[in-house]
Amino acid sequence: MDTRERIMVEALDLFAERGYGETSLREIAERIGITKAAVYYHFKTKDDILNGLLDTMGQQIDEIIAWGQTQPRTAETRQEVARRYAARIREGAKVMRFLHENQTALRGIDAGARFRERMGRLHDLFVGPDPDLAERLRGLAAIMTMHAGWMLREEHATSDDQMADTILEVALELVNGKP
Amino acid sequence: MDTRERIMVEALDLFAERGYGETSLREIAERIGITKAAVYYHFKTKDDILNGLLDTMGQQIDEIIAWGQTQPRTAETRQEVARRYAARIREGAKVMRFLHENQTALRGIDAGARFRERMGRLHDLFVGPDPDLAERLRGLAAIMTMHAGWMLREEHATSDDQMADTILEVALELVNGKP
DNA sequence: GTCTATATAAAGATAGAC
DNA sequence: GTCTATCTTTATATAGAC
Repeated sequence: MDTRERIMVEALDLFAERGYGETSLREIAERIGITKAAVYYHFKTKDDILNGLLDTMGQQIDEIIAWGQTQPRTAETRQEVARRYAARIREGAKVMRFLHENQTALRGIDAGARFRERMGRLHDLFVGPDPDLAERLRGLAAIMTMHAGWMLREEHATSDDQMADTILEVALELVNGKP
Repeated sequence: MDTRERIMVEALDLFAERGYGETSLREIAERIGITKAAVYYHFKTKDDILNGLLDTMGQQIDEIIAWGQTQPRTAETRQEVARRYAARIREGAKVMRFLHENQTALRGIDAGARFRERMGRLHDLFVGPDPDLAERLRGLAAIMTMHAGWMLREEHATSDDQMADTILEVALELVNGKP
């Protein structure tokens, strides 16, 4: 793993653990055993680290959204989007939880703002055409469940597969609308 | 409104808008038209402002939880806890959304940690005895819906009453368990 | 590619005048 | 109760040596 990558890994760890604004470049550098100046060689600014962090995940989510937008707005499409999104998130659970739990701090940052837009488009895919308020709320609940559901992992003794399945199960109930 | 109160109001505004770590005492003071030193007369530290902010809401939530814990663990109790919690939250929507969207930043702070515990106990009230994972996830989704649901307020043209009713409706569906 | 050294700005916090 | 003034620490960021 090269230095650039190590910076991103440790940065995500610290951002997720203590918050974006609460984490300094000095701390990131210290964890890796390099100096602040070395960090600045790899990233132009602190925000730039965040950009790098969200880039890959953002592109993958965009692909899912783009696919969903070409499909008919049926329950089957919503379910398939949810399945794809849940699978994508699982690989980047730490990033998503960080995003979910740091929304305010990221609001003023480019990468954060772009993510908010993404979530808006994803939300649209999770409701039918001309949705009422309850339907929108269920779509929002589905997204939040997929983002934050993994935080129950610690207190519930089960396998990661079981965890992923159940999160998807609950999310699907929600995108399927009122019972 | 006395100065102490004005500090709390503006602080909450800034914390909710830009994040806790991203907001400085200087900014808070400037908004009110006093100096940083004046803020320190009213609050011992920055964390102390947050404590003051969460105190009232925290006590009210504790009362709801305490009541819920004396009741039998039935669906009716869960529903009544949800109703009381939703009503309480509505008055302090800004605080709750701030808490929801700044979890990471607040993790390292006393008042934040206490709130996490509170949410844990509330979560327990939102599931039946011996809940499976799906039930726990629905309970979590119910809490998140009540906390973050109001963020759809801007994009959905309706009354606050309608908003509150629908949020509660979706939350109740979730605490009522599998259809 | 990483370092030392430094610039510059801002943070949280305190002492003491008014 | 609010101020000026100041301390101390830390922050982001850059210049230039190795």
